[in-house]
Amino acid sequence: MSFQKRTMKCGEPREEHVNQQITLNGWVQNVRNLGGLIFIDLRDRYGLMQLIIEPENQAELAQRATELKQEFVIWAKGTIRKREKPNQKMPTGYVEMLVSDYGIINRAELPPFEVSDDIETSEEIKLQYRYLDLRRPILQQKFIVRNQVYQILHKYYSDNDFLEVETPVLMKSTPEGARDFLVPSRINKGKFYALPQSPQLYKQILMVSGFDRYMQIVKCFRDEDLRSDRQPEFTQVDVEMSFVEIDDVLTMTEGAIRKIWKEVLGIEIEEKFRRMPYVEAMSKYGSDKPDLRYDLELKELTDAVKDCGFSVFADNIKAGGIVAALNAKGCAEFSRKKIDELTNLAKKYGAKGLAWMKFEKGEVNSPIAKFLNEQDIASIKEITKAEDGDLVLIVSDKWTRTYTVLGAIRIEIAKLSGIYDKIKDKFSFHWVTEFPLFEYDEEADRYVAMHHAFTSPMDEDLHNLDTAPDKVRAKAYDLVVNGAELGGGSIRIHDSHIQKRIFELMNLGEEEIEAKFGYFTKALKYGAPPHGGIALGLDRIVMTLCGTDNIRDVIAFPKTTSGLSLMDGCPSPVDNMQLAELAIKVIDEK
RNA sequence: GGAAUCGUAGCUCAGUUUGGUUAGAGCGCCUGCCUGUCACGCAGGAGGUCGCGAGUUCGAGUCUCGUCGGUUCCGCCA
Repeated sequence: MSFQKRTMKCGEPREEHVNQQITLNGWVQNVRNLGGLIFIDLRDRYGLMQLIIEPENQAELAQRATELKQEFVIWAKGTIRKREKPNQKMPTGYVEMLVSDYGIINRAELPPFEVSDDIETSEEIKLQYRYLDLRRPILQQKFIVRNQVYQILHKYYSDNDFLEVETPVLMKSTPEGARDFLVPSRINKGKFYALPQSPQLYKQILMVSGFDRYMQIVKCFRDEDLRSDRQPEFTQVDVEMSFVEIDDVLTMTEGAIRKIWKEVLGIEIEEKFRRMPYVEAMSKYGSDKPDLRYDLELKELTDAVKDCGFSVFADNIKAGGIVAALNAKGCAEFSRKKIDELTNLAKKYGAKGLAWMKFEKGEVNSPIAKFLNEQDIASIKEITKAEDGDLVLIVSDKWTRTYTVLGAIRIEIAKLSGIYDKIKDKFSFHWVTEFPLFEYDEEADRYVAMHHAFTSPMDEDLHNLDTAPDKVRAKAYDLVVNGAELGGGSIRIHDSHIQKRIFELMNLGEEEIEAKFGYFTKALKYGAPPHGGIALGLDRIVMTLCGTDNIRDVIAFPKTTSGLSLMDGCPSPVDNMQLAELAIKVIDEK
């Protein structure tokens, strides 16, 4: 054997091991050669251990130690001894290992960046050398958490009679919703598989098959643009249950989340999460995934200003729009520049502008004050509960846009006013429910499913299906924590007639339905039980547990925002032979 | 599809506003010294395709256009 195997991990030695002979394997973090004394920090997944060589007694070892460099892989044998001056920053800092022998197992090139937690190396370099980046304890910790989450979920669902069943990765393309990644078929030239955006239809069919309770931790794929919290391949905790109503799915999910938070962070979460209808979430917080760690509620001003002299408000209301406001407490001191930045934010979200009113020293300072009479201003002040020192921000637009813009402003105000710093360590879980079943797609001039086309309408809204589809609410629910969507699900349609009706409302023709979803509606005709489920974003759960906003931190080998993997260079061209076998024509762009 | 921002030594960045001699700093690296360091210290040294390509100019790291790449956001993400 070319090396001596470890008898202990680098993170393990403590005072109780003093005088023990041990062998360690690991990576050289750092060498401090003081001439008459050499310190080596050795690192593995479990921690960092200080080794010491005393040249006075170990001339040969000291001689060889000069060749030790960062990230060399070594074995080292020696005796644990107590340190007179402990390093209290390290768990192993009360002891050190006096080296009696060691050997280099493998050398390493000089790394492009130091393998340490507090580096500020660019994302580009770190992703090129992802294997070095992943050696950093701060990143390894996140994968330890991720592994904990896998174990907890598997045990929890298994204990509750769920079966993990693998669904295909090569499946039929369903062009509703996100873009599919396509995989050409060699055997069936000109035809394509798609990678699953989610195993939605398979898990519903498993319910038809009587599997009753299904879960799977599964990779999903969406060929859409990336964000700091969005990757083209991501992991979902996919769950489906038969003979259930909304409560059953929510309760089961609450149990899973509580268990994770308890076991990973030691935090007790309330048994029942607050539930909030979509309309309330939007009109109070301007988001379908509101951050409820702080209040800052929005207020509607439509009635108060519908007859006012400011034509921007009045005309918009006449055209069916609304006016709403956010009272930024204590923000009257904001400079013109700061307010301009807020206006730009509002415009980014599609607003035409942002009206503002500063309440200071009993007076109102506002560019729109001259269009309003005293009664208007008094009403606005009363509804927004504005006091001296407050800044009221007002948006006037269509319902959804008004609230979406104010929702973005609300978050910005929370950041600017220091609210965010106070709530960093808090978790606020809740459900958003009663989503609209459809939303109108102006571009396509038709209704599209807001959640997905297999979501059941609420029973009490069924009568509206034919007359006012946009008023129909769905048996759908999203799990939200701290302003981020952790997952969502619904009770599904188990009646093939209702399913067909929904497809019709979405303006899908008979033939189109048959071609796209025929196999599925057919399955529903053979005894489908009532069923429903949920899909949780596993990456987002781990992100929340680890307190990171970046999904790349919790995925071992992530893509950049342009969808590239900088380490292995994919996607990459393939040679013409491969393309020919797939009957794909080479396009010569020259 | 769109916007913002960044790209200069192995790494992090200054220099670009207002074009002008030999492009700097910190860390790292190399050599030497050093017996209690733990961001070791001290002395010396090496190290550059200023992302890439055109253009303007007597002259471009600096100005213009294009292009590649990183990051963030809008659209998109049932």
